[in-house]
Amino acid sequence: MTDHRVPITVIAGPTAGGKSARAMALATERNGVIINADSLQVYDTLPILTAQPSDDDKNKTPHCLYGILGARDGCSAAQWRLLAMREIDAAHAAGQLPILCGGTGFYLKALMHGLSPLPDVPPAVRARVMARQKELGNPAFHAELAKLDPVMGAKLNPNDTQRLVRAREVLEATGKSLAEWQALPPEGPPAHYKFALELISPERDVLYARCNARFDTMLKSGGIEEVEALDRRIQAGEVSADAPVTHALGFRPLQAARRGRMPLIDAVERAKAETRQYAKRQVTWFRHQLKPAESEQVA
RNA sequence: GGAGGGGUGGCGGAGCGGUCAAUCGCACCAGACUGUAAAUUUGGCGCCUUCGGGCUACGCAGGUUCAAAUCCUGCCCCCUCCA
Repeated sequence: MTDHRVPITVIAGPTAGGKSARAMALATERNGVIINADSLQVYDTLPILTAQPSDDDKNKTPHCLYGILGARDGCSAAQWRLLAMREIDAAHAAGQLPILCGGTGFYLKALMHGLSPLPDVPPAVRARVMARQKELGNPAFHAELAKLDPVMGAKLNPNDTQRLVRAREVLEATGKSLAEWQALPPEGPPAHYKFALELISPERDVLYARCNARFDTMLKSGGIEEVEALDRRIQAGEVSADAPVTHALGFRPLQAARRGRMPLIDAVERAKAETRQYAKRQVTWFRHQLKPAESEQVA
């Protein structure tokens, strides 16, 4: 009997752990197409800092969902999920193996486990809620939410700005508690998808050494110029100072150095530390949120 | 050679007789995670512990004191200035 399911390989793990190389090798070997599962590599703005595949890599192997958004854009787990499913289907239709590669665990989980269906929150509502948060400051903003939405209020940490804003904006936009929405069964992936998770996770000291070394390489290959270019756009008012791309590891410290607020040496140290800390957070995420056992793990 | 300043936990840096295992920052460890996620956020962080506590600690060695990281003496090292 034939298996009509769509096999999808998922290569996940901490940053600088060697996912891309593994994906390239696998794609070559199995006629695959690499689909980006990284929340920052979707932007076209900081390809070096964000460790996107080189042109050479892209010529050798089909890659998609890399650099598809601009600096002023934003993305979300739900949006990415849709894009990824489209690419998975396209690859499969073309007789190629879809290889998801990236370290954004949340995106992968959204795809593999699904998200509760939720209407989009209008940007104006979010803007209003964020302004309110800024106005009140944290303990107070949480207290206000707790009054309006006791369930979410009890659930969230009073300092967790981002989640507090999210809970509040959903409440404002839909009139219902985020908790109610999240109680709805998640929209999972199509039943015929068959994920094989491959977790790449080097020993901690090796991983950290790679994070550090990789950042040095980024600087040598134009990372600073890239930061300057984006910062100029920010200073020109063309891109918002807190646009999602600016979350790229190392951008903030390098930007501070460029603006003369920090010696470059310190900025580099800071950037490396951010990278290590992020890698560690990813390890924790994958360890607890995306356990290989839940999927069909491949060594 | 002379005059000052200083040596504190992995690092930076407070403390200047008890309430100090020692504020704080960094690094590090562990955790949370349903639409901004490379984000946001929580806890831990000398050693041991039956969680009551015990032990070793503030350059080294002595001393004063009921009590010292904090005072005194000697020694070692570092920095600045004068020669």
